[in-house]
Amino acid sequence: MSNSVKENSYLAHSIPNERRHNMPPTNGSASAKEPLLGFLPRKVTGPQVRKALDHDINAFTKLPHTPQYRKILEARKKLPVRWSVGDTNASHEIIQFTSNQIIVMVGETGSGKTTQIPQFVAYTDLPHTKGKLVACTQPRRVAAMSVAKRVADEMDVELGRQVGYSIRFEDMTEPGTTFLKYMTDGMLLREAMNDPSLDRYSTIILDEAHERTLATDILMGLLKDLAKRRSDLKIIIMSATLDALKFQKYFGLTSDTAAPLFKVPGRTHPVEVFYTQEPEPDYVEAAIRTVLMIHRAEDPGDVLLFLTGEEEIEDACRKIKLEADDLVNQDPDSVGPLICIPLYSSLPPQQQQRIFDPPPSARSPDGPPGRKIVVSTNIAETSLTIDGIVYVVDPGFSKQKVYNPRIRVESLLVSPISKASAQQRAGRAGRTRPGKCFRLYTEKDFMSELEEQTHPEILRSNLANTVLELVKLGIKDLVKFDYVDAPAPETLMRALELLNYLAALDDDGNLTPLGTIMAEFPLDPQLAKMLIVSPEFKCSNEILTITAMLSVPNVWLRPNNQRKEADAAKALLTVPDGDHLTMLNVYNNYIQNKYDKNWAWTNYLSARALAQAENVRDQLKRTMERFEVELVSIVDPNKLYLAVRQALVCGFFMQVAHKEGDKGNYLTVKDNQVVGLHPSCGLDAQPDWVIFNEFVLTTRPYIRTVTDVRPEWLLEFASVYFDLSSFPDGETKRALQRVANKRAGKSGRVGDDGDGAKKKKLKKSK
DNA sequence: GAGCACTGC
Repeated sequence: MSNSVKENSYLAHSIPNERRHNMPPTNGSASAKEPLLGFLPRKVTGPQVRKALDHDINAFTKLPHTPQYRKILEARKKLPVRWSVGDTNASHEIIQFTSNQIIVMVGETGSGKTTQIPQFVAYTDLPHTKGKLVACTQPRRVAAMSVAKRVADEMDVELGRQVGYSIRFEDMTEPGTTFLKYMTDGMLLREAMNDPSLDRYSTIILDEAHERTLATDILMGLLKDLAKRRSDLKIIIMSATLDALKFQKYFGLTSDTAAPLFKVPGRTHPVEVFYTQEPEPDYVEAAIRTVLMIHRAEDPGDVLLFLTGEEEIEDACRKIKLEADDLVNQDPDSVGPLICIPLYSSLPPQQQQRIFDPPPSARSPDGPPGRKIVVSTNIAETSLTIDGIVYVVDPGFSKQKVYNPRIRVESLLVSPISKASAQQRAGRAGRTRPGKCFRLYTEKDFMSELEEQTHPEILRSNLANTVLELVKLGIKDLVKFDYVDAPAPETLMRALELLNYLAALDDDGNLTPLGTIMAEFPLDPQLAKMLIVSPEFKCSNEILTITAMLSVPNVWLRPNNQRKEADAAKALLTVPDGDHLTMLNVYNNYIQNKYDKNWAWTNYLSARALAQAENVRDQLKRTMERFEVELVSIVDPNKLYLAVRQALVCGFFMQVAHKEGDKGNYLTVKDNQVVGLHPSCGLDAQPDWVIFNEFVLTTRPYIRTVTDVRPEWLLEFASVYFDLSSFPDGETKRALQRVANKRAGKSGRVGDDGDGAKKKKLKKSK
């Protein structure tokens, strides 16, 4: 982009001669006012774009450029991503870029690909001339928002007009005006469910594809197929270097031609990597020792230590502080002051902000400088960047979700990280200047023991939700769907089985009318089912609240030094019949006390989580209205609680446990797992039958968020699942058989409460 | 008598 000779040759190469005849006649005065004059969609050249960028008039708003624009433009010209893409001398590259339907693009951090490439595509696609949009997906909401803001500034337009973003709870776009849209991958997947050909888009860019979120993986499968049907649609997969070949092969036109690759150099500083000589038996202890070694012996610069969870992090912070104080006491001049800052997602935002505090200053003008130590979960690996980090300590572990389809349980396990993840961690040391990374494992283990990539989420998750989405997207054969990485068939079977029991899919795997509505709710299928049937129990207002509460993080706070007070506050809000009812009670009290800003805090509740629940409730309420799911409540509070517990059964009948013996043990129905009630459970007794929201595997297996239910409800509202003729033998079956016999003996009476006719109707839909 | 890696709709 530096000299005009190159630009001319570029132009000559990139526009075939026959195309020139199609160009509108050039007119001196018009071109002065029309920066895009002569631009032909997908035939636009780098020099043309550069001319438009340097033009006095904004190509899209037709307004004169602001001084701010010029300033930003100069900085952009220094980015590793050039408007020519790839090597500036290779003019063929730009033709490939615009003429290939699917391309893969790699660029390390700092290359500017996320901000620049979508703009380049907007200039070459000219979506605004065809009423189309260019979309660029991000795995996280904050990224979609902040990148859109940055790009709007770069293009000298107002955010939400030509450039916008779309995330859950916020659509910052203007139909008819917005032509460049950043959005979360989940949001694009939602759109695809109602418009499978994604006709609004001329180009779709999947950014951060290497993160392999569930939504990005499904989108890759959909887009690969869609490309065959929509020859006008262009697809760009943007990823980190390590994964590029996999995507190239996946998106290749035939099994042995790969999709073309475009590379953008990164702009980071070198990071020197050190390994231990021997494996470390206790990684937390080794990590603390390493942090203190850095503090004593290394040049100034902040430290980032990766650990696996809240407890480990808080504990390490305490120990680091203690040991650093010891060093100062022994010899005040040997080391500078140190602050240690914990970082994990459940910290309130205000405390998360502390990671941006400057390091403490030296105790005396010529004393050793201070140092900031950030001890973080994986949140600092992708979601948050901290400038000023020079040293990274990487013990090589993180908590990862694993799914066991046999017992249908998702759990978190501390596991070794992948090489890709280790590289990402190391890179965090080189953002501002050359850095060092201390890996607390041997080089041999790094080479031979660590997996190349972290397993994509699709291989580690319960896919009930995803399968419902895929069926709604019209995917007929889930096993044959072209996944980048195919999930275990058993995981798909489990998901299909659940959806069939919930009556979202019929026995042939087709979507039922109920399933069609369920798919519209941004919820797990169990929750969606329970919400949709709740009007039949006259308690949909309450089930809506409970569903919202189950969709947000834990609302209970329990500070280490105020556990008693927190437990006492919780006891006051607890409903003894079940934790679900307690959640309802908490939410209602929160709403009633909204005038009191301190209410949440004085009751040891998370104001943030409660506000989120309110937000989710609103969104779900709108979806209910759209599909005419009535909002109703029974007035009599006793009957209401009973109705709520019955409605819960309609969604969670596969998550039932039966008391076994008198030691407080429960057996999960059908799977026969021995579980205990989680200590946070608020039940005042140990009922014979409970439904639970979660199975957690920590010091032992627990069920969490538990409500007392009656066995006759199970037989009545989930008759197919509880069909005793096909039920596994055991104490659970015998207990249910006794209930069934008793019910048969009482023939003529339908249940002992509520409206029999209504229940019969429900029985049909399982 | 314990916890909540991180996202997303």
